[in-house]
Amino acid sequence: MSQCDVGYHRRMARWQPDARGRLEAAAFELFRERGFEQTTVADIAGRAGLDKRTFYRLFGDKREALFSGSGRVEEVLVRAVTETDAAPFEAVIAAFRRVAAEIFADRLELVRVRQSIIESSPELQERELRKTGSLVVAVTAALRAKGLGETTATLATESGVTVFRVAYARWVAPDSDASLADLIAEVATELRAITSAPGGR
Amino acid sequence: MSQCDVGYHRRMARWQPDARGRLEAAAFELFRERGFEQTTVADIAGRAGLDKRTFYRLFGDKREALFSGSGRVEEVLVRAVTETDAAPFEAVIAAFRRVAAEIFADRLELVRVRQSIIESSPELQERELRKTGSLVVAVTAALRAKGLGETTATLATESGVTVFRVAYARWVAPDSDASLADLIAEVATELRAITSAPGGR
DNA sequence: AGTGCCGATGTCACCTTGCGACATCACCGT
DNA sequence: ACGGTGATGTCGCAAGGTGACATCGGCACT
Repeated sequence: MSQCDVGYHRRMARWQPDARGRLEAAAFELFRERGFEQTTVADIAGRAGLDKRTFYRLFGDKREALFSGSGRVEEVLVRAVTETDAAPFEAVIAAFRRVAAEIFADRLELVRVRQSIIESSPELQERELRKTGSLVVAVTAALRAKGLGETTATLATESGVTVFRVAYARWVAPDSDASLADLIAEVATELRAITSAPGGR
Repeated sequence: MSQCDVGYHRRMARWQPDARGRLEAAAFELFRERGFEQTTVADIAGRAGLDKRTFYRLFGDKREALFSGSGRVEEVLVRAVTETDAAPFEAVIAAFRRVAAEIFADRLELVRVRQSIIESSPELQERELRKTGSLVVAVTAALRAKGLGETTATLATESGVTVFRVAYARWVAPDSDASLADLIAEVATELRAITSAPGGR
């Protein structure tokens, strides 16, 4: 058998292992080198030593190759929200801070490159928005499962996402140096100030 | 001259007038009749008595045929935000209420059909998200032009959008009967409650 | 060992999107 | 009357995306 596989993968001896991972890596490299739109699915598959058709068996479309990690974010978020008993908005904020610590910490450089790729293509921006949207649905459902009403759950989730988005943008900005988790806490405080009762009292 | 045109349009006598409007109408009908994905651009153009290529000269892609009105929303929103001197979040909420009154009122049935079309296609959902995103950019810029900081402007805008989104969802829901503007005010109040200082104090 | 099924991959053909390039034709100003 | 302009049609094509079928190694069962 090949030197690195656990038994589960022995049956893949005929093909190079981890086709999916190779495709993701190839896509990331090519998107960075020549841009998303200048990269063909055939290019990606070619660099990974696979066929175009195989790419489409593993990814719904070309964009998905860049968004495979988003499932893990959703997972951590839902778990964190479910396990706490804090108030809804605070629960979502805490959950995002956990995501920051468990998933984003130590990956700033990677995230920056990825973000620059996304910003260079409207199609990828749309996809990112959709991923966020499905994440909102999942977290909202988790809150509802705790007995919260539809509106409360949605507002808490969306507000949390807003906070995360702003904190994330600051974190990724070229001159930033604070940790993502700290930024989230700061931005949450600012949001509270802005939405507190009108008239300033 | 033809019966309904101002002089500006006289030169279109050779072609049926308002090609763009006809294409929008044809697209809307076809999307409703057989669904977005089952409708080809050639179908749309055919029903409007035009060529596929002409469609692409007027719309960037197939999805855009359903989103032509979003420019007006942005326009009203930016104007409303610019002309007020209320606090940022309140300004955005008031601006959305104005949009509700000026654009959405009296179009519930149309909006419902449109929404059901969008919900049937992930591609359209992505596009809607992107439209909202560009609207956020525009409103945030308008707030910044009034001297607000980046973070404050973004948080106020995104929170306002959150409120609008929730209110809109309620308004479009089959059993709803309140006005969109009233729903926006209600939801804004709920958001304030949810994000007020933790600990309930 | 033999047999046959299964699952991952490759191959081929095809439709649709979206765009570049060029042709066409009415209208308009001169 | 003439050439310019702008909206449209026609043609061809690269790339995205999918269905159908072929291939081939491993696996289970005999």
